[in-house]
Amino acid sequence: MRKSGLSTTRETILQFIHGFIDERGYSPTVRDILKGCEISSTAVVQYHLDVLEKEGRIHRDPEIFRSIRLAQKKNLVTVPILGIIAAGTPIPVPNSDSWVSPATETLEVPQDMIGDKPVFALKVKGRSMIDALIDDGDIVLMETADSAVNGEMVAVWLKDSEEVTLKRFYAEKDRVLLKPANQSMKPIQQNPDNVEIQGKVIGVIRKL
Amino acid sequence: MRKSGLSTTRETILQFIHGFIDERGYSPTVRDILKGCEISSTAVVQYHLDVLEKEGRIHRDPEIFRSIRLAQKKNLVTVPILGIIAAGTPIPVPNSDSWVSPATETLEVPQDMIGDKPVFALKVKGRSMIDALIDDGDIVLMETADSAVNGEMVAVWLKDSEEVTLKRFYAEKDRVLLKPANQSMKPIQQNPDNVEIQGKVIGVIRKL
DNA sequence: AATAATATGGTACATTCGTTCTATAATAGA
DNA sequence: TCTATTATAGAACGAATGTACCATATTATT
Repeated sequence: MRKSGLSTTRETILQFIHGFIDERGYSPTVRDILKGCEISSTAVVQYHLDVLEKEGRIHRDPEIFRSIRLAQKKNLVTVPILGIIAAGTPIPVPNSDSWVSPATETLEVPQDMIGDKPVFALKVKGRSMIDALIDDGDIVLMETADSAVNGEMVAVWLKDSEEVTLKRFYAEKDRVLLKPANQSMKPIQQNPDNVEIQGKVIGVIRKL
Repeated sequence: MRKSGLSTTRETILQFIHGFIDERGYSPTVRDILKGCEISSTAVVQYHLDVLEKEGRIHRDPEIFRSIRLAQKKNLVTVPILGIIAAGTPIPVPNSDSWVSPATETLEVPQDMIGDKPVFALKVKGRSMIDALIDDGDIVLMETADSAVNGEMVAVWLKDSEEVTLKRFYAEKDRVLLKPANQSMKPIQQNPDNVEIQGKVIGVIRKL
């Protein structure tokens, strides 16, 4: 049998595991797989599971029942919605050590939408960022960051005025240019010492 | 021993289960809970699990090891990205009975972003929908639908020209007005018999 | 105080289930 | 064809684990 065959026993098993977990919420046993894939020996299942694990497609814990996990983990991450951002209004500072109170509104986001760094979200109020294609009611996904590449949308803390705003970031020779998303508002210049990047926009989610 | 509000044994157990699943990827056994919560009898664990199940906070399958599931399910839904949509170009028709081939690109979406109806997604190519605040590279989440309220963004199948496009839908007396998201393109009038709504836009996802 | 409801302990049985051992068949590469 | 690799089969051991039974303690209710 050529290895081009996608419907080999092993693929069938993997697909069965996927479906089983999807439907029942926990992993199948060797014997569940045996029945589900019409295999006549637990040893065969065991054999294929060993290969699948060696291939890194599943994980198992020795001697623990129903411990099969699929390698491709599609986990959800709970992101705190730290506040509302509107034109010019300050937003609550997301200091990294703050514990998110259970009362805070949260958002579930697939893990592949975010990176390794801590993330938080802000709800957009108003149309102040309309020409960054961010509408009223949209949710802006942010990632903790203390620096940015020119052109990125960042949340910056302005020390003197003591507020946080969402702007496009442009570092120049000895100043920082913050361009509002909205064209009707003018860019503002800042002394680099006065700006502190709080995070950068990594995504936008709009529910209609 | 008094019952001090939240930290009763039962709450401890529930929290332990949550953490266990979170860390290991599968459910704890009665004896895992016993050790983890420093309880001295499996009967006690069993007792509390029974109560938790009666309260509807967990689910178990009789005689199946590690079958505890938390009631609060934050499931992900796998949404097929059926195709690319660009200005004026037809998109593949999402007929409901079509089986999604494994090769198709997919997107993971939290369950609370969608409703009960089948959903699919389209990747936006170009800026044809820029004034609906949908950018190049955005992903449009769609829900199967055969009717729409005026003003909603829908995917419509035009029978005579045999193509599908994404437009804002406006039903009038004896015609249907389809307004492109982009202002530079004119609305098109259609005989109601010629349009067939394929689905409506329920969300937009942008990754930066 | 009396009684019921709730919670904790100890133990042991019967299945479930991972694992191992051995044998055999099918396929690939030489 | 010969041999190594991969795949299938059957069976059984022993540990993991859900469950039941009984006793006792604690708390709530009357």
